[in-house]
Amino acid sequence: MPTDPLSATFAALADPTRRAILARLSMGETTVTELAAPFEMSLPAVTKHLKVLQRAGLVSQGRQAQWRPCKLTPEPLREATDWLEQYRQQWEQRLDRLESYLRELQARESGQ
Amino acid sequence: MPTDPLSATFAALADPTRRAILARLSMGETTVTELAAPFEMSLPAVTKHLKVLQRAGLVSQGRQAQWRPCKLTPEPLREATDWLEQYRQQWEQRLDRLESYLRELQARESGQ
DNA sequence: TTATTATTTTACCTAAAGGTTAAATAATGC
DNA sequence: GCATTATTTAACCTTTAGGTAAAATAATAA
Repeated sequence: MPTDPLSATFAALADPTRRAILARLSMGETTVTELAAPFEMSLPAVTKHLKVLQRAGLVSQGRQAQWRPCKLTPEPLREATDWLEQYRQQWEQRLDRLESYLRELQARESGQ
Repeated sequence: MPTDPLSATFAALADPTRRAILARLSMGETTVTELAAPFEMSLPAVTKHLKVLQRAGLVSQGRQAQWRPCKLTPEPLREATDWLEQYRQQWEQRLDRLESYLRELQARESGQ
């Protein structure tokens, strides 16, 4: 029961700690300890989050003395974005309708 | 422990059944039974998936006689896409590098 | 070799996810 | 009221998620 890549990507993104790790890595490679610093959880917990990100293909780890520098491998995000894009038109239409409704409301207000 | 909206959205998308439900709903409103038809799981299982989608704000349900027509409410997808967009440049750069590497490989092949 | 630093693995816990079947609810039609 | 159709809820089960503390590994430094 290997979960499909797209599900793995979305699942990896469904946690604020992991999204914060990705955001940090988008500014450049760094070590596990430094990645863990902002969080109140233990180091093993961060290691686990990193595993989830690695299984999703979003992070890879190297070796440099006793450090394991982590870096972002953002390719899987493309597939995720591609999937989401198919709905863009629909939500834009919705937001347009909402906007014009609000405009109409305002027009009525002013008219009174 | 209410999970944040973005996490709820990504978690909702991290399941192929739920993504298929959204894809179906993007073609128009329909009933729970019809939504469930393509899947091998029980109706209560589909109800549960719909609950996840509703909690994420991606689906809303109406009432029409004994049916509960479901429709897509895609707004939360915008926030998800917006979050992903911040990485677009990075993955595009990566893909560009990959592409030029492959081009170079091919050039060498031909040169031999 | 021994100590130190960085990281992971193991063993464990609790809660949530995703599924089941059987029973409950809702609305309609006779 | 009673049967039918659509859907949900309840009770349960098994697996996974996310966390912990303590022990194991890996590389360096003294």
